[in-house]
Amino acid sequence: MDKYSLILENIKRHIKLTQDEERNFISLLKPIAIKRKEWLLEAGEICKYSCFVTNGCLRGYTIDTNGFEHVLSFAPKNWWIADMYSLISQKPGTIYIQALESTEVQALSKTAQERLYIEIPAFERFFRIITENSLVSFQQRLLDNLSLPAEERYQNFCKRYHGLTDILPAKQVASYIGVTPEFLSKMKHKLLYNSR
Amino acid sequence: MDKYSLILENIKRHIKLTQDEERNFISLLKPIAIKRKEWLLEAGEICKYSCFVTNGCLRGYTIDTNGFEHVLSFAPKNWWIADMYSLISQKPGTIYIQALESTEVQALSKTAQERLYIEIPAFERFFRIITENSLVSFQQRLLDNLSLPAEERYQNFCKRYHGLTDILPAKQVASYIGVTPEFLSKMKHKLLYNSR
DNA sequence: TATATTTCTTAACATACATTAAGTATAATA
DNA sequence: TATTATACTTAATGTATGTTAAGAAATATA
Repeated sequence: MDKYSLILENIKRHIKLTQDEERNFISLLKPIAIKRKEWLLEAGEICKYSCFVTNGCLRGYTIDTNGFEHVLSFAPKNWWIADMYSLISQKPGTIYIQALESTEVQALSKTAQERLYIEIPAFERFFRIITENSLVSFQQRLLDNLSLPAEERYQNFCKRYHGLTDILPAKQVASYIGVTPEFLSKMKHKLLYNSR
Repeated sequence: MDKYSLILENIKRHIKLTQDEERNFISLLKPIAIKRKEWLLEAGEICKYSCFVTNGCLRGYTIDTNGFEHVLSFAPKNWWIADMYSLISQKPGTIYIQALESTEVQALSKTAQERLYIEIPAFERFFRIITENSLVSFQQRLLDNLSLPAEERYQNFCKRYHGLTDILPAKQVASYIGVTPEFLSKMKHKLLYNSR
């Protein structure tokens, strides 16, 4: 049962579960492996799972009408990810979820999640809390985009996602903070050059 | 009990309550009136309430280091508003919540809200659902800011907040979509001029 | 109603960031 | 290891949007 310790610890940060509840929960999970550059979900599909990353790293992104990608979120180990719009509405979504490296998730289907809310009400609390936290960080990110120049958004990203910056291709970071790879490159040069 | 019908209807869109539960819930509410241009909450304070607007309109905004305001959200009648970061963490927040016109809210204190989660677990579900919906719209707004030119963001705003555009000062709309009032003015002129 | 504030508009000028293009480095895969 | 694809950098040029300033319109307050 060691392979479930990461997800159980993640959940126990907010709620307590009995052994029975743990077993019940675990029985609902479905492991999915995604190879580097393959997709867990594509735009146009209906999102059927809340996914918890146990290994590797995913990125959620959209493609705009001009063919440009925009990164909505990264999901490294120990993070949850889904196309929330599609998951809630069960309509075709707009988000691609792709593996940046070979990745494993534990997938909780929408129907399983809803059963969980009824059988173990504490899960309602758990998902309320992680949704609240997610909301707060998206609000902050929006305000950063409205109020900060790209250079400060980059520095904030490096602080908040410390470690991730080393793993991610720079162009993904650029897309996340909302600049072109060329401009990010220029900023990095400037930051290096000016700091000595 | 008619003055509570708006908030009860709002809640019943997602959960069912018994008459006893309704009465229990209502007993926790505290009405607050805010005059035009006055604040329900200021940056630096700790947010103690989730507020439901029964009349009027509020705006939530930050002030950046250069003194510029950035609108995070509008809350007209029938909407909930809070400084989520501060409400969750109970640390000093960064959001000002100001009345755009004379406004009345029903305020649910954080302690009351937590009591509610325990006494009436359906409220856990209610706030999970409205938080999920809020998350989806902030994600979409962020992606719009990353991918759309200001003109399309303005048009989206007009569609999504139809009616609000007529009530709000243009400078507030400009701040919400992330442009200066001068530039919004130019866009409006262009849209008028080009559409005939 | 008159006066003072605030908001809106217009226009000239400034700038942060995008685009294009080409070369270089890095990493994936045979 | 060799080869190929992908990612990164640099630089010239372009553009969406910001800034400043001043007058006009709308709104609040005396």
